[in-house]
Amino acid sequence: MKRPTIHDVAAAAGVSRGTVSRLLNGDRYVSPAARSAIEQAISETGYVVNRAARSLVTQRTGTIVMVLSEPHEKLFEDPNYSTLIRVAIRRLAERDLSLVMMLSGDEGDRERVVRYVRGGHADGVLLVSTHAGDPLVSALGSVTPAVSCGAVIGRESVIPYATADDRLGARQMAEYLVGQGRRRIAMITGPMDTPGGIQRLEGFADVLGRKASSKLVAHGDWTQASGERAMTELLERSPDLDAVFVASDLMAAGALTTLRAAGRSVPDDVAVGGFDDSSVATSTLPPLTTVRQPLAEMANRTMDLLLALIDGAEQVEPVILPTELVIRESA
Amino acid sequence: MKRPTIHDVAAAAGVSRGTVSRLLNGDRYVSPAARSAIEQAISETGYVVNRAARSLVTQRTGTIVMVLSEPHEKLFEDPNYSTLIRVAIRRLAERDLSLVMMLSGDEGDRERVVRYVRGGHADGVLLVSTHAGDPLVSALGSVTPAVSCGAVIGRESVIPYATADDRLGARQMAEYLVGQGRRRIAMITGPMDTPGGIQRLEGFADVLGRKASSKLVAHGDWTQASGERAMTELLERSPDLDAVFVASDLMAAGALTTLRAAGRSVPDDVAVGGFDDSSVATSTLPPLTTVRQPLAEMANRTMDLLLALIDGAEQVEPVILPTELVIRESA
DNA sequence: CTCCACTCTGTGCACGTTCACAGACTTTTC
DNA sequence: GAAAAGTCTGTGAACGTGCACAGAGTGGAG
Repeated sequence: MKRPTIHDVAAAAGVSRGTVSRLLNGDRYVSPAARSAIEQAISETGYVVNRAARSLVTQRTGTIVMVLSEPHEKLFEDPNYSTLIRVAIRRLAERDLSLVMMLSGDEGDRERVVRYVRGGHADGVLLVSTHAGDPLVSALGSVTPAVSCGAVIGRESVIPYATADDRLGARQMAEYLVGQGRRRIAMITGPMDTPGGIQRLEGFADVLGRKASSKLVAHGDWTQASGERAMTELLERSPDLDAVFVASDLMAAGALTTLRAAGRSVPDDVAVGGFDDSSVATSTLPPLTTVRQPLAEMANRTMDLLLALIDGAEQVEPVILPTELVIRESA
Repeated sequence: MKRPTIHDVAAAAGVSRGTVSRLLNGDRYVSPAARSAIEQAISETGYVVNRAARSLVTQRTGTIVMVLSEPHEKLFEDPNYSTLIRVAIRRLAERDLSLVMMLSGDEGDRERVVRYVRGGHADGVLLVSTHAGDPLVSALGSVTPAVSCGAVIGRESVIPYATADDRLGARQMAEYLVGQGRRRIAMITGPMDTPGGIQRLEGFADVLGRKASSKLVAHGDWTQASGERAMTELLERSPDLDAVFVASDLMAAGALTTLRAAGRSVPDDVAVGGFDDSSVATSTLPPLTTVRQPLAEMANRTMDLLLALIDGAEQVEPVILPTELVIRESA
């Protein structure tokens, strides 16, 4: 059975295609009589507009593509994605836009994304966890509006973004640890080609100054396993440390495992601070003192930016949102 | 600058639209000379086929929609989704299909999904965590191929699926606990309108028989908080329990918190078994003995089913994959 | 009454593709 | 050597919509 077209609706309502189209697209100038006749015809026929046909003439697709640049294995280990995806779907649905997801982990993926976007199949691009120097950014060109949740390092001026104030958050944690009387405070950072990696270290250094020596800094890659490794490294280099600020809760969970294995009690021997206030923060023992990012708001503000660009704004400002210290038992 | 069309490519290659189209769609009968001329023209012009125009004539959209039926707040708290999403994107990309995500948490969402699918905007539907009696299933109609990752209760015969053998997994765990000499074994189940909720309890009862009295069974909703609550309930009703099988790792983490607060040591006083072998299983203290589901294979087999249906298979068989006991320290 | 502004409606065209068909040329078969 | 089969190509007609335009009707101002 064929799907009804705008033609069928027009016929059933006793008007012409043009009038139905006007009603559908919210134009002025549709008489009340025509309006109700058409509405009835639509519900009788079960008509749904054909997006392909519409796209063909409007040159818009009604599609936003979310590009996940994280290497595949790590994808979604970060619980922050969940919120973003949920919010994005919801905000787009309100505007009758749909969200398509693409991966950009290797060269082939990247090429597919570029073809897709440059081929005009998306009205907008939503970048997630794009690393510094990712060739994708320039390959996308500037025809299609693009924003990022979290800054894209080196492209802050070309890709608008909404982010938490990572540097502030790190300062809050560092100050808290100092205030608790800790003397030898170490840090486990994220990858140094991500904003969270860089800026959380900067905030840490803001407070600790020269005490943030490289002996007290180790690097992880956001995964739990890397947290374990980095903690092992730190204990070797600086056995006398009495606190560690870990740039993500997941890595902090790893660090806790290492500390426990090394016989250090938390928080008595070593205070541990996390970052994210994700769900793991409450399931570790002891629960993590951490820095909360306003994830839902970050996601919403990112969508605000994207929708504004789609609506034709020529310039939008990045958004930086404050973080909040959450004190539990690990520090 | 206008995007190049198939016309431009044809002109540049000195052939007609038809020939270019044939090459693009892999038809036979394109001469080597034409082929190479066209290929060069395509790369010179940067031509990308216009999907809207193609859809219009082929009546296919190149789009699969993944419908997440979980109530919004719980979405993605379950780490299993990650794998499915990743695999789905990858498998679809191979076929040049794109994945759009939709939520189906409330009535409005559901209506949007139905309009989308019945409006012919998707070539296939991928159901996730659809609960028993969800009106969405029948509302979707049977025109568009649909499959589910995990069975849809009551619709097993109409919606093909791939799943882990929940019942087997529960039996494995129950047998293990019994084998360890545990006498009073309790269980925390998932929601009883999900296959994991029902079948993991059935497997438990298979082994425990009449000992699986209702006094020893409490229900959760997969969240960590519900695990805490259910454990509290069990301790009140049966203070002498010496083991508990929890139907998900996340809920098990909650149960551990409650047990610790109640002063019970794990595994000495109470053995705890989880389910999923998700990432929390290794970050709890002690690490969880749990049941591993072959997530990646479940996802892949689900996609196999969907792609087979899209390719015109009239009937496909459900797939049930074995689980595996993973022994750590909690039991 | 005339003119004008405003409201409302129908019509033709274009969007970029695939597909069926017809026709030209080449190779095989008897 | 003719007929048949196989290979390759171009052309016109859809697919279903939005938009520009023209035109019809209505009501108010002068």
